[in-house]
Amino acid sequence: MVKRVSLGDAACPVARSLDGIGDWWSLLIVRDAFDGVSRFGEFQKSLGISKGILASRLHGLVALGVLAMTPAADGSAWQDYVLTPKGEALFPVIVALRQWGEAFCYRPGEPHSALVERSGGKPLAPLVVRSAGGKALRARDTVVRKLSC
Amino acid sequence: MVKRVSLGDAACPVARSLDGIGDWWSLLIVRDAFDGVSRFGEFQKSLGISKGILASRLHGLVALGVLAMTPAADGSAWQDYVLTPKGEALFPVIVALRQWGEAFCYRPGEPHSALVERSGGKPLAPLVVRSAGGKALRARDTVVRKLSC
DNA sequence: CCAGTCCAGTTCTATTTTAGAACCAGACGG
DNA sequence: CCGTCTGGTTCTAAAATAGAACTGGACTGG
Repeated sequence: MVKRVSLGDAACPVARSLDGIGDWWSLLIVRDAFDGVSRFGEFQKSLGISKGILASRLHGLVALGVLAMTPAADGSAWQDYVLTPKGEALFPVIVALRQWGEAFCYRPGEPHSALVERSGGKPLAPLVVRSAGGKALRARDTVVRKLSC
Repeated sequence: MVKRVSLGDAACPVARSLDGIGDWWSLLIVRDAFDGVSRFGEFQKSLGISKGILASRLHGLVALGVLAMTPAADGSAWQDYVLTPKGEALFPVIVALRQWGEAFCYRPGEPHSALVERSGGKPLAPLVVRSAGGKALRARDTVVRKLSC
């Protein structure tokens, strides 16, 4: 491989995001964190991931500022991994992936988990990309402008 | 590795999405496709990816139904890779990653590309997760319900 | 306070995936 | 036809991964 290509200095925000969280496990760890998982052993059981990879991913996400290690929570002397504001901001990413998976990755009638409103249990509205004025936009209504600030 | 863990049969839509498009390159290929890239050589030049990986990723995305191969477009005898409706539906995922990257992966004032409205050039509104009734929701206002249909 | 067990890793090795270069075949252009 | 461009496939070395073994500190029961 010589060296896995680094996108960390790319001008495209999509590339830079994926450089940090675009690997096989990071977004699943973040999804579990949204679900309330916070302990090393819980992540490992939930994901079926090997401990070595989990440790390196957790430390990577902490270094990136997506997760933070906080002492205790239930009083024990161990660590909790909790979402930072930067990690919380990934919520739309997770929801977008979830809605796409629900719509396209299951056969009709095949059971799957669903994200619902906590009070009431009703499903969420589909994510919609909107203009600054609030108008719904399709992909072809948008264009990438290079190198703005 | 024995065998890379397969998430293709997971009950969680996030896991299933990532099983298909969660690798290092697939989402960047899709991003370029949204940007109008359609030829093998264009993808290769834009991404700096090796041809072997690009070929396997393109074929994987075609097998998944995200891209389709269509003959010609400019009349030549080669193939175009274009987004299918399933691929077009990834637009909110790309936008979510882009907005997160813009917000958290650049130093203040550091230049980056931006996705803007085609007519007018104004930036997009931030993606917001909403309830079925249209109310904006934070992560903690939602909960995962297991195994619904 | 001591042995046994659980939690949270680190280290090790075999296997898989990846990157990149070299190679190849079919269009295309003169 | 003959060189060149496009779109790949094949090859090898390097990197990432899974899984098991190992470690060491924290709780638990007696």
